[in-house]
Amino acid sequence: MAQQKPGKPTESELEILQVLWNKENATVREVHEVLAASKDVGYTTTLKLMQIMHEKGLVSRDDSAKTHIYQAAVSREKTQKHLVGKMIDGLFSGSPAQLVMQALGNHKTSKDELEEIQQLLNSLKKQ
Amino acid sequence: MAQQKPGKPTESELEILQVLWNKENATVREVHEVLAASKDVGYTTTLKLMQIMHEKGLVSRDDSAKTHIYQAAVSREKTQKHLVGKMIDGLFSGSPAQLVMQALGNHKTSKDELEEIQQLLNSLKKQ
DNA sequence: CCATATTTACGATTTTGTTCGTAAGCTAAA
DNA sequence: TTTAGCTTACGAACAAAATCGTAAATATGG
Repeated sequence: MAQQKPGKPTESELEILQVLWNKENATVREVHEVLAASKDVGYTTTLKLMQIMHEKGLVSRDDSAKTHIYQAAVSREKTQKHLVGKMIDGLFSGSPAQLVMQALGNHKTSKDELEEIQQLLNSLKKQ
Repeated sequence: MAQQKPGKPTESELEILQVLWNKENATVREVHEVLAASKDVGYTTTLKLMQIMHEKGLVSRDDSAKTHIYQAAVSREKTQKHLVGKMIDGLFSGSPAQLVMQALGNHKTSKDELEEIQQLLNSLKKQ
């Protein structure tokens, strides 16, 4: 049986998940084409990675046709939550606020986005 | 010659950097003692890691005495910035705001910290 | 039908990170 | 001085991740 709780994806697995999250579902070739646009990698490497991810339960696939069709089996949100949590613990002494400050302080953010954050902040302060 | 730009630290290297950032400088034994408190690891493992980090330029050391004294050669802030940037690009489609929302939405934050974030938000909104 | 191309499976290799055993050198104390 | 303990250096083993070559199966189109 496959994994019940797929562990944290590796760096390369994350790249593949990105593509799948954006496309909803895709063949190995489609995924590979996206990856190959930004890095130098062979087709069978991508294939192998996706097979491993399937074993781990990170992706599911429809193999009723010859060309298998993959989709992410873990959600973007869950994965984000998991990795952000890890980063908070490992790099920000457990303080989410410090991460927020770092992210806000060092990266350009639009007025609209700032407003969105303000909304969330308001609702958190009310509690 | 050592690295000019030390690459991104591994998981284990990050643990060691944490200790060095907190202590300003420390011997292998001191670092090891902190690590050993929370995980099961041998002294020579810590030593080896710190030697590798020295080769990579992640730490510097004073080896004029028999017992070498190490300190971080990369700053906490730079490292945070680097890794947060990577996470924003890799997992949040380049949007720092999304990371902020994720961090704020899913992790407990104290009133004081919320207020601190509010201050930063205010100053950002003024620009 | 035959040749070509595409796909999957699988194993082997390489690379990177982690762990530790052992030896050699120094220091301090008995 | 000898011994015991702590230090560094170094290599080897191990583990995890990534890469790729090759072969077999399945289409595709001439």
